[in-house]
Amino acid sequence: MSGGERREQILETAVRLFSQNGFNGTTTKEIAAAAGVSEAMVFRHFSSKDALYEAILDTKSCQGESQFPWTTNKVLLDAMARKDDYEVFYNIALHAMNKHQSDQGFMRLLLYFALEEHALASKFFKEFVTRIYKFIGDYIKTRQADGAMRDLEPNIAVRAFMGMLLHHSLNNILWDKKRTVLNISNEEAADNFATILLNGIKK
Amino acid sequence: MSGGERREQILETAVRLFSQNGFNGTTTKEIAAAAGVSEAMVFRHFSSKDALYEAILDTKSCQGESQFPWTTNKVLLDAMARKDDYEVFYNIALHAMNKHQSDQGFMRLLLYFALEEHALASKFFKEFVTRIYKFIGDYIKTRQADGAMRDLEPNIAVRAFMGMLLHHSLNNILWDKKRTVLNISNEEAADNFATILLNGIKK
DNA sequence: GTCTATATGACGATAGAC
DNA sequence: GTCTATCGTCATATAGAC
Repeated sequence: MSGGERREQILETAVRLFSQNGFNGTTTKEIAAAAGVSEAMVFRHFSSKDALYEAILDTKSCQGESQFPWTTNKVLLDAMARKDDYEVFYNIALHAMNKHQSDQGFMRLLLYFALEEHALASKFFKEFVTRIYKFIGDYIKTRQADGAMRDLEPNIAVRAFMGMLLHHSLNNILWDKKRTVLNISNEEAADNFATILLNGIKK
Repeated sequence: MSGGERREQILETAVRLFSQNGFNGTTTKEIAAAAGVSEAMVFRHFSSKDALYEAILDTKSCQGESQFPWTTNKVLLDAMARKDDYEVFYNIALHAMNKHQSDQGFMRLLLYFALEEHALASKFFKEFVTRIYKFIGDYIKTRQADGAMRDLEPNIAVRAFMGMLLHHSLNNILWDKKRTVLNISNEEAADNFATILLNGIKK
């Protein structure tokens, strides 16, 4: 296996293990074993465990665009142009929750890194949270100007909406994996959350 | 210092450090130093680091009642009796978020334990989440029977509402400590969240 | 109850052969 | 590019004196 490939493979293995057990809870030996190489190989490609962590953040930062594919989703942009509020928020909710569900490891990684307060993690969060709030907030402002939504701080509405989505996903990933408290499809959740929010902020 | 006192003190120190750096990120040496005793003393009172972890869960489980003081809050119970929906949800939101704010360490601890998937942690979550959903869900059912709220699965409404509260608190604790994205008081947040939810689910 | 000293093992990281 | 062997350090946990 070539250098680049091996490096990539070790990196992916590390992401997987960090997302399962956190940075401190994962040993370089485990990473090596899971990647099917010796521990020395890990240190050949990454000078230290910290360097491995930084490489992950760089990778994930560069993949940033792909973290929010729904911001360029055609159906969504169409709905926004038509000002079909329900379609807009339903699609945002559905795509976000589908993404969370299919990328649970990444969600866990973000939580671990947030808790562990690595310097670069906060930069990562800020960058993307700011973007989402602007994206949805701007749409709400437009609809307020249209007189379709009542006059409240747009970011509060975004906070409320993202709260529903993220909390629901976190429940499914962390606390209620068996769905004993609430067992609904992402479509049903998206429908309900979009409806609650829109009724909640309409004029 | 007597045995019981010292044990208590070590336990509290451990809770603080675990909440800051997680279980794996905290050493018994650090705990001993922070508690002002030798490392041997930690192991005299707790046979292992794992035993320390279990003792924390036991303690926190027993303190369960005090984790949700608002379920017995007089103002809230009054509002429920009067069926003053806004007062009910405003007070739930405000008390919950105030609690989160004053007990950020405990919030972090819960997140760490959820991520680290210790067996007893899930028991802890299940016990209390179930209780909250029943408490609020029952009220919503009553109001639906009154014809005041529309016919949706009560637990979905609870999920949406708890999502707003918890996500807002998590933002303040983890990602947006400086409040650069959204800087509002708990009162303002409670007012907005209660209003959004109630408009969102009223008939 | 509290300490110092230490055993035992794991972890991050390196050296050097192939 | 990959390995085995190993180093120094730190972590959990114990022994034994006071």
